[in-house]
Amino acid sequence: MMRHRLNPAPPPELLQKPVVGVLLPLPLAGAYDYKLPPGVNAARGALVAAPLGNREVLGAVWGAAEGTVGDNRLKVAEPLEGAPALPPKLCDFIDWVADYTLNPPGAILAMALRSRGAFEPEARRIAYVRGSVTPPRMSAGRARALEIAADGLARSVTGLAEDANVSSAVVRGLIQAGALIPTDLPEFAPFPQADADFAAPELNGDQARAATSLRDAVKAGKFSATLLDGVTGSGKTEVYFEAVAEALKNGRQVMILLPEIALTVQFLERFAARFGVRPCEWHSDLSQKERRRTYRAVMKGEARVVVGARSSLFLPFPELGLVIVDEEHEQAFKQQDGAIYHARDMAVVRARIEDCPVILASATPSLESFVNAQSGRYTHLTLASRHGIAELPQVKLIDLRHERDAPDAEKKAQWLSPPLRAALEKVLAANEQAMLFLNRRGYAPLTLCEACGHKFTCPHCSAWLVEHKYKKRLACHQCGYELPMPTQCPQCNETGTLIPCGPGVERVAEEFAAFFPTARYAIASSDTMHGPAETQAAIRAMAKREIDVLIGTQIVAKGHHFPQLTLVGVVDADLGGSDGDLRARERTFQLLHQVSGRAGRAEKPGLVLLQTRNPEDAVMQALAKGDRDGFYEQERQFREASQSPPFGRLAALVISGYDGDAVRTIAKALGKAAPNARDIKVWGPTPAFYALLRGQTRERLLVQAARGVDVQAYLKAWLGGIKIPAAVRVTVDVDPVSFF
DNA sequence: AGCACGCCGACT
DNA sequence: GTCGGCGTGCTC
Repeated sequence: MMRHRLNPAPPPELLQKPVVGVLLPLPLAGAYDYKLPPGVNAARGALVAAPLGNREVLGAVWGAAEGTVGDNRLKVAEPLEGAPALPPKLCDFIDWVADYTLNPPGAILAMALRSRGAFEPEARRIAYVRGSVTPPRMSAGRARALEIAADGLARSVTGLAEDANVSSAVVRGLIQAGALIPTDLPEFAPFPQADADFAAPELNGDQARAATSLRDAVKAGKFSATLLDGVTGSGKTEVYFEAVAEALKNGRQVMILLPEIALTVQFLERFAARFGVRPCEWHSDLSQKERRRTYRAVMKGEARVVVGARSSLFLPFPELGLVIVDEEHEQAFKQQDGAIYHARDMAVVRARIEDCPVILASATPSLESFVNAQSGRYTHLTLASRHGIAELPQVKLIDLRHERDAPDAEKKAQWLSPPLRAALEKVLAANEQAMLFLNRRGYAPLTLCEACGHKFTCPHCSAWLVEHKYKKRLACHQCGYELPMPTQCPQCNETGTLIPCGPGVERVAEEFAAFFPTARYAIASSDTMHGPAETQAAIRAMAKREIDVLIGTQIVAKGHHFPQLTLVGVVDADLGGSDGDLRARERTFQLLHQVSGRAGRAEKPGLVLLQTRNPEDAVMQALAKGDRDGFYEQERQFREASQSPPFGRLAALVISGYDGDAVRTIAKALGKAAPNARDIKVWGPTPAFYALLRGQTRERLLVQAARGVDVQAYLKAWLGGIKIPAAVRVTVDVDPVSFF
């Protein structure tokens, strides 16, 4: 049939649909090709709605089309309204992280797009202001509403109705009459702006020098890395806040990464005291709405300073000018599930890609950062003295091999040695406060049957069940499995033969109470009887001097300031000693150093007592002598000699799955298939530390390579050649920090 | 990550 | 005879 051409043909450039690569936030191998609507073009980072199967997903234009899929099969991706886009440098960062961690780029993009709804066009909010028209008919309600509206502020219908105590019908009537006129409000009120000059502090010599150096780095406006190294209480935060102020003055955005536990109200208030307003926050328990508001504000450049946990790394800052990682040594920066990455290392990479400075702050730096600072790769700024008059506490070792109650003593202690008890007594007599630290939750880490030797273990994990006396349960700290405290041995059926082995905080508290029946104390642990609120209450009680002794785990190690605390007792300083983990010594040192820092923070000098069975150990000696740098130097030499990080590179493969035989078979096959390469050694497979975890069997392979080796290329070549059945998962951990 | 397709047990 | 369990595989 002949057809009349109703319209002239469009010009040829509008007929061609440009084809681009679109990255979808899914673990796909790479970008997919999509057509764009005729005449539309989109740059890298532009957000599009991409049809995929029978649904539509959010994606980002990533680059040129790959061209491997036939043109006839390509679908059309629609650019999002209002043309929001990810900053191109964020796209580069995503590619870099994907490449480094051997994750599909889409899996990394998913982390950058984690705010659902942040890209939909902004919901319009209409509000009403007083217009010049006076309604022909007046009523008491109308008059009240107009009186309220007379101040010129914009209000929503319900808002005005409430304020004037009238029904919304009255307000709608006034709108109808033209006495109230609509205006558009932004969906979210803008964030209040941090003021660089709000309350600049007075800094001492060290602090002022460090602040100047950091300000200069910000002014230079290019990549540099600085280790800000200062003892607890030396004012690190105040110093890096000066760099934040400089970035604000230069019109740049700032990202401050903190380990989740350090992201406290206290920190936010310190920020507010310096800058007049709280910073924007980004962490896992923001509500959907707060998340969306913050994400948008970051993307639009309205949020100038964002303080957040590791996921803030992937926020779309268009004008990032400074990155700060506080407590940079914290293991919590290592993301362990999903994509495995180290937020501190990736923060340095982000800064390099953004071409801006990065500051790593810590009182006990990671060995990696320490070495980088020593070698001159990082600028090393040291804050030596404690702020104000507080002195560093004195650290003494208690040799548990000798310091124990006499066999014929009337009352014997298992965990609190006589010298520690004497010190506690002194502190209590002086009406001061003490802290007892043991990094072990619960009552006893192991329950044993005296009659047959049966040990209670988790059915899903290769781990002991920990007794929790208050809850009257045995619990697995790996997977959460619990059972009521048994009275009978399931193996030999004897009753009254189960004995607790080893101490947890509850047991230390029990012994403390037996020796100090009148002392007021509380337990602070992440799993107290009544949840986290109880822990907070314990810490508050300590701060308010309602208790004399706080007995706690890791949770009390950092950040709290108790002016009357003059004694810290570490019940088992050897815990977590050298169990084959490369970083165990470093971690022990960092933790104990941090705990020690709790003592004597005001005008009273502090005393730290470490109970140990290895007083000659280098970690104990370094702590006792306050010779931090000596310890680091020794550790550096050890790592260098063994070609361990940062003098060599490591990568771990974890093979896991519910079918143990399949896991072991694949692990063996992988081990056999490891290509030979110069300067690369492959160890294993061996069962992982928790060979069974949440019901999954786990095997590990460890790749050890010399410093300059392209480990990623090696792993790609290796893993690319092996078919992995769906029931078995292989995860790659580049630069593993723990060996579990 | 969704969602469909597909092949084996207890029910209207 | 179906409804539905979740294993495997695909999505430009």
